[in-house]
Amino acid sequence: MFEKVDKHSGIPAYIQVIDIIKKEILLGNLKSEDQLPPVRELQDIFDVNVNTILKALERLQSEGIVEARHGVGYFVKSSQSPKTEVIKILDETVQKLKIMGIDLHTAILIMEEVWKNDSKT
Amino acid sequence: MFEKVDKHSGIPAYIQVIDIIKKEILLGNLKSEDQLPPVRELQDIFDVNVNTILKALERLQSEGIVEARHGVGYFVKSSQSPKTEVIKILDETVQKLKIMGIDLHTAILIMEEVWKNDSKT
DNA sequence: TATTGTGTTATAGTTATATAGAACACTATA
DNA sequence: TATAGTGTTCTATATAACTATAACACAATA
Repeated sequence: MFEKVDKHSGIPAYIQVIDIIKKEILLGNLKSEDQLPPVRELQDIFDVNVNTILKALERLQSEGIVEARHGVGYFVKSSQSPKTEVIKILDETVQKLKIMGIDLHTAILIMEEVWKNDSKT
Repeated sequence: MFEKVDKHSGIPAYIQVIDIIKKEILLGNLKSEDQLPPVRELQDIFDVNVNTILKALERLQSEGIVEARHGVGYFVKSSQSPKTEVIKILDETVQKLKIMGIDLHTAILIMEEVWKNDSKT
């Protein structure tokens, strides 16, 4: 279910863990009220230390995305729902970009810039 | 011309510098054969140490994006050109996403996932 | 109550990232 | 040749990120 953490990317592991869990929720693979795997399992899944997992979960909790229940587990908060419409729009865009031979990282850099400069906010 | 480095984002400064310079080239603000500002100026512009600038430029060089000329300066390699068509496509997409109330980071996470799963590669 | 499964906290050590400051090397030009 | 502007290398130090390991705290249940 979860992708791996790339230890040589230069991006801190805890940030990668945050983003991977967010993705699963956005895609609907983790739904409202779902329980996450126990921290010791997440440790094995991502091949990082418990403290790194906790740092990620702490951040996700402070963003209101998950909720900790001591002695029970971590749960996806009920406000979270999959972004099916966004997925559809981006799917069409990605197909066009791939035909043009653009790579993902370049596409992201350009999108960040377009996002910032677009006046229709 | 250049945006700032965010020292509290958790993303290493040298990676941010790499991406900011890449953006300027993709947008056409830095063109083929253009000379970059001297490393000591880049140090002031980004408010980071020379060594951090050098680490970024080293990486950009190994990716074939810029070229170092000892005693002269850093130059954008001739193979680089602005991605105007990509900008146009992403501009339309971004407008739709903004209307839907999506934030940039969420859009990027979903795009990464769609990119990976799309079979039309 | 005792046990198991869960989250939580703490300590100590390692590595990567970033800084400051200085010195050195190459190029262009007066 | 001398100088100014550029890139390059080095050392020492500080901080953030990550690891390993252990112990502690809470909840559910036999």
